[in-house]
Order: sequence, then structure tokens, then C-alpha cells
Amino acid sequence: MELSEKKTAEMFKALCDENRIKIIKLLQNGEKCACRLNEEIDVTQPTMSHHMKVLCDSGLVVGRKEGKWMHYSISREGAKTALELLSELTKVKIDSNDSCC
Amino acid sequence: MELSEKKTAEMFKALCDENRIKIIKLLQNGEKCACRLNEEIDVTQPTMSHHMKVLCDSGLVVGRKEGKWMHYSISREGAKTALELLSELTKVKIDSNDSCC
DNA sequence: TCACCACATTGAAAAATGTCTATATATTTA
DNA sequence: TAAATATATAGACATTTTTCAATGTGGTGA
Repeated sequence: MELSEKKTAEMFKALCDENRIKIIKLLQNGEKCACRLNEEIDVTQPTMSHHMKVLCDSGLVVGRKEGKWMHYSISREGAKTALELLSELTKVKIDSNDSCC
Repeated sequence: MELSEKKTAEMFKALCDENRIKIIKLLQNGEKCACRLNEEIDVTQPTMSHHMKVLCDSGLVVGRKEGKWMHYSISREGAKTALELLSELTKVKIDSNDSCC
């Protein structure tokens, strides 16, 4: 763990978009192919492809190619990493007082 | 819990920016006033003020006014909410096969 | 009251992101 | 091989976000 601030921000950027949240929620019910996702979310095919790239790059989602189809699913490992990252980030290490002002 | 996709995305938007990640990391060592944060991060004062607003709006950070100073700290409750949100979002409900293609 | 200080707000410019259309690539099937 | 299908990529455009300079607000102390 202990990613750079840039990498950390990148991880959470995957979760910054309303449509990507919808996609993840759909994937909670198991693996889905791109065409099915496209049916359920109102964006064009290239836009969906872009979102799937962002999600896969973040590690939260994994893609599996089967012939001409792409099947996507939530990565348990990616989800675990994200949770650990958020947990570490928001952990208060020392409850010291503000010695500044 | 069970926020809308829009609200969920908004929560994670607070974590999307490299400088805001740095700010949270600084706050891990305890409450800090705005002027101290400003010393440590290379942005102008209005930009810092903007980031603090985003962080406070998300609930992850709380501000406490004391005279003319603002003291910021990580909200344990906000952090808990964010963790629960991410945990629920990435939980795989059913491991069904893709019945699509 | 007046000057000063810490912080917030406003408005504008620059950068990043989401979206589309058009096109390319890869795989299957006739 | 050629057509059809699923997905990816490229390029353009609009929106959103980050940032700054300028200014406003509210508290402090001379």
C-alpha cells in the first residue's frame, strides 16, 4: 500500500462518475458483458468503453475477453486494495492538538 | 447508507484531487489550522479554502472556528461513512454467471 | 475607530474529464 | 474471402474542476 498522492487520487477517480457508480452496482450481481451494460446505461458504446477502461485501470474491475465479447466483473482484490487505501488514509494517527495558532 | 449514484460520486470526488489527498494525510497527525496547511501545500490561500470546502462538504473533514482561525480535522464519523459506502459498493452480491453473451 | 490579520467569495482563465461521431481492429460466420 | 458483429481508438466539443488575482467579511488589537 502507501501509494503516492497521485496514484491514490487516481484510484478514487474511478469512483467519481455517476455512470461508473451505476456500472459497479450492476456488476455487483455478477459478471456482465459490455453489450449488456450498454443496454442498461444510457451512453454510447464508445463512452461505455471509455468508462470500462477507467474502471479496469483503477484495478476495481477486471475484464475477460471471450471471442469478440468482453466480460467485466468487480475485482475482489481491487476492492480490498481500495478499502485498505481509504482505511489507511482516513486513520487518525495521533490525536495531538493543533500547535499552530 | 444506500445513497444515490450522484451522492456517492460526490463523496468520492472529495478524494479525487492530489492536493486534497495531501491535506488529509496532514490531518492524520491531528487538527491543523488553515494557515499551517497553507504552509505545507503549494497552492494559494483561496485555492486551499476551496479544497477545504469540498472536504468539509463531503463530511470527511470538519472545521472548527476559533476567533479568526479555522481548525480542520478528519471526521471519524465521515471516515466511517465513506468506508461503509465503499464497502457496500464493491461487495459482490451474487456470483452468478453472465447470462448475456 | 482604524489598521491588520485569517479566511471566504467572486469571477475568469486553464486544465481535466465526459461525451459524441467517425473510424479502426479483431473475431465470427456465410 | 467478405460481411457482420463487438469493442476500442481518435478527434472534436462541451462541461466540470482546479487554479489564481482581486475583493469581501469578520475578528483582533493598537
